[in-house]
Amino acid sequence: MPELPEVETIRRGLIPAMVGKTIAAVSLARADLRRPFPRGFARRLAGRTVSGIERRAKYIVVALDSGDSLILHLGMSGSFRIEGADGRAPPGTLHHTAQKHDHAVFRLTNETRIVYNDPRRFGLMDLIPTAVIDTDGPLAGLGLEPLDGDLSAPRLAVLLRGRRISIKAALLDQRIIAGLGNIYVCEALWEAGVSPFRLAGNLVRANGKPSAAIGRLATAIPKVLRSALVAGGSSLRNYARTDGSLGTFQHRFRAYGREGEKCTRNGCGGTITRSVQNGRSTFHCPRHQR
DNA sequence: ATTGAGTCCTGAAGGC
DNA sequence: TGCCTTCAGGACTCAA
Repeated sequence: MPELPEVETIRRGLIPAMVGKTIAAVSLARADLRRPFPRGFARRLAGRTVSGIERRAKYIVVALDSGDSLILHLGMSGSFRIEGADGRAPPGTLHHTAQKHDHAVFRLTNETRIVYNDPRRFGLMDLIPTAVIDTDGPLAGLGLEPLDGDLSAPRLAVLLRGRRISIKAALLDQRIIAGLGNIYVCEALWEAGVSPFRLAGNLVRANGKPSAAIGRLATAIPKVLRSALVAGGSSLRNYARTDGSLGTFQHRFRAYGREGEKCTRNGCGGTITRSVQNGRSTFHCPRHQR
C-alpha cells in the first residue's frame, strides 16, 4: 500500500516518462474512483505539456503548462505502468494492453501510455490551479512534510501538545504529519521505543518542551522513511513501481506483520504483538516500546 | 472542537 | 475443490 516512500518511488518513475512531454488524450474507463473525476478532466489535460512532477505527502502533483496541476493519489491499491515508449508494447489504440481495473490512460504525443490501475478504487485524481494547490483541493490542510527537515523535536512537541489521542493515531493523522501510513508508523514507533498506546499529549512536558520520547520519534520517522526510500519502498499486495519492479523494504520490517516473532532489537528479548487500535492493526514490542 | 466509529472497494487468505 | 468469511487500510462522513 503506497505510503510516502512508495509514492516518492513512483514519482521518480514517472518523471522521465512525462516531464517535458505532451498529453495527446486521456481516456477514462469509468466516471469515478473514490470520487468522480473532475468536470472536463480529459478535455483540460489534452494538449498540455508536463512541466514538472512533485510530491506532497502521499500525493503526486503533476504541473501542467496550462497553470493547472494534476493531483494523483493512489489510495490502497493504485499503480501506474508505462507502456509504449521503449517498444515493449506496440503503439496503437489506447487500450491495446488493457488489464482489469485499468481506469485511466494518459496517452502522450510520443505514443507512451501512462496507465492507472486500481482494483479497490481508493485512489483519487483532481485538477487544481497550481497557484492554489496548498489552499484548495486535496492538499489543503495537510500537515508537516516529514522529509523536509522541519521535523524537529520542538516542532513535534507543538503539534502534539494537548492531544488526547494515542501517538499512533496522531502520527497517522495527515493534518499533523503528512505521508505516514500504518506500516511506517509502526516501524517508527518501534525504532523510537515508544508505545503506540501512549497519549500524544502526554509525550509533551508541562512546559511545552519535548520529552526524550519525542526526540527519538523526531529522529526515527525520517530515518525509517529514508531507509524505505532507498529500498524502493515496501511491496505488499498491489504496490509496484512504474516499471513493474518491486521494492524490498518489507524484508526489513521490525514490527509490522511480525506478530509472535522475537523482537530484533539488541538485548530486548521481547515478542512482537498485534493489537487493534482505531480499527487498524498495531504491531509493537511491549518490552522495549513503553 | 475534538475524537472515534463506520464506510467505501476488491482480492488474498484462511476455515470448514 | 469450493464456498464462505475475514482482513487489509487512506481518507472521508457522521455522530457523540
